[in-house]
Amino acid sequence: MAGNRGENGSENRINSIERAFKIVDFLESERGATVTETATALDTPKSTVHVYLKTLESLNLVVRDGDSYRLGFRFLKYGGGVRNRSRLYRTAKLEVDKLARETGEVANLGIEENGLRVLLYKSEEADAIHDNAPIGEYTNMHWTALGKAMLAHYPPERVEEIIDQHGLPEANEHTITTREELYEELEETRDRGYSIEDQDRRQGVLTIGVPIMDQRTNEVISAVSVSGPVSRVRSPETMAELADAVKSTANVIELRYAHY
Amino acid sequence: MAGNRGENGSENRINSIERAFKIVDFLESERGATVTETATALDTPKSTVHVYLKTLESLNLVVRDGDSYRLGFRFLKYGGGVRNRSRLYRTAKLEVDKLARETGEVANLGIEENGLRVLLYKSEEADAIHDNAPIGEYTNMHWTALGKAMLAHYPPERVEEIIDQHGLPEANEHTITTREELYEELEETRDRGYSIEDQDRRQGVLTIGVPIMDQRTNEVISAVSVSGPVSRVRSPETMAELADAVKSTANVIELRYAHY
DNA sequence: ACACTTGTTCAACAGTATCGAATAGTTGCG
DNA sequence: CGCAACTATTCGATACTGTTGAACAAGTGT
Repeated sequence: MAGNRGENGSENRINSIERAFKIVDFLESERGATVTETATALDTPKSTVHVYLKTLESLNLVVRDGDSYRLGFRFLKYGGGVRNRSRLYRTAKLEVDKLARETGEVANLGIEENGLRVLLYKSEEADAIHDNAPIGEYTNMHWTALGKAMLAHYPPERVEEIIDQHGLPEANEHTITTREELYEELEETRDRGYSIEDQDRRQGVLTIGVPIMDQRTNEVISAVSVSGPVSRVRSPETMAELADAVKSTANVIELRYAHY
Repeated sequence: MAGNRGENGSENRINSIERAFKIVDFLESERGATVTETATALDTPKSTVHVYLKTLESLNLVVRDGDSYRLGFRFLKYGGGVRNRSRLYRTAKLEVDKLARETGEVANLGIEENGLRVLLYKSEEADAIHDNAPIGEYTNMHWTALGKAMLAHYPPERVEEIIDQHGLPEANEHTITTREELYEELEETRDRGYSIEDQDRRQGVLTIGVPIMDQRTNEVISAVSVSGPVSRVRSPETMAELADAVKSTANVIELRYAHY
């Protein structure tokens, strides 16, 4: 009486690993939790959760903190490693720092993975306000400046694919929710030379993004952006200034990336 | 014929999770690998490795890159989250940046977890040389400046525990390898007011470390350090200067941490 | 001392991870 | 072209291991 024979055959996954990472995700989002909390949240017997947590603990992946478990710093290693061996990150980091320093706002570096935007790096000056947008954040492309900057230079069929896969969820009244609107916006973005995220997703935050292209293949690699409070940023002049700064940063990164 | 009855009974761990992370570790260290590479390296049937990789891929934890698999950026999220919700990191980051800027060398922030030193954060100026010491790195305490700075202010029984658990491995002729030497060094460290890692572990690198204490409980929380090339750093004067800079950084962090 | 938490152990069972062998793609070479 | 050598991938039977409810221990507060 073996496994799942009936299905389409490509459903061969290991259950315990999925479960383990459900728990990891939960601990991540809750900033730590007790056995019973996790058990009830994930609708799983306590004893089961217990074995998982003990296993993860023995691997240094979670650590006990009194009665609650939280993710251990071993994850830092994985994360840091992943990022560090990204050639893009290595070439771009210092430029992004510079951009943040020069503009006095938050500067961001992002890429696309699996149709989502991943925040690779974020640089903020001392007076930066937002604590939002944690590094490593996965989110939809269509409501972020980084995402729109990249989409604007993707081949149309790839854009379609991404929409098919992830849809166009709505965060508030500023969010683009139809394909037509999105295509229009992407065209404007190309004309304008930079993308704008004007509270598409988060109240009070305005972001300006520019793609980073591989100069050889002319394909999008990544994107840079600068974020600031709407109140301070949304005048045509400052937006133009910021856009120039972001563009020149993108340019430097492109050059450094090409001649690495 | 259920589980493992013979043993001491407390050995209840889930095998597949351990295996999964062995694979993750391998991919991390190799910066990506193919199915067969992983299979032979871990001495596991290809078919088994295959299922694991497919499972991890479906969870966005690894991504394909041609024929080889590497860790995905989802690990960034875990790592970033872990770090960001560390109160110490939040209060210390900007100070560490400042320290790096002022000294022109690499500044580091570390903590202890499970008797090992974890590199929480590293700040390097544009002209920084070393690409070593990746963020999240776990290593023994006794051959790092951060580790020795912390050990010097640990209760002796805790130091013993840590040595029992991890030993005193040797990296080169500068490494401390006996308990007596270590205790002596820790005492000198206390007298001196800062710890010194003079090529204990890595050729050509000299590091100066200072602990960060909780002002209320007077317990060690963490440590800061500054690293530079031996050639540039090892004169009594520069070492004293650097030590002062590190000490004052540690102090500021202690204050900010206390009045958070 | 009580009731009500929580984390932890245990053993029996069901179901699934496992592995060898077969298959299917790829690449390189004669 | 087609063979050879290399991959990734599928498949099926079995042993094993993850799973679970229930019992136990250890706190915590009233």
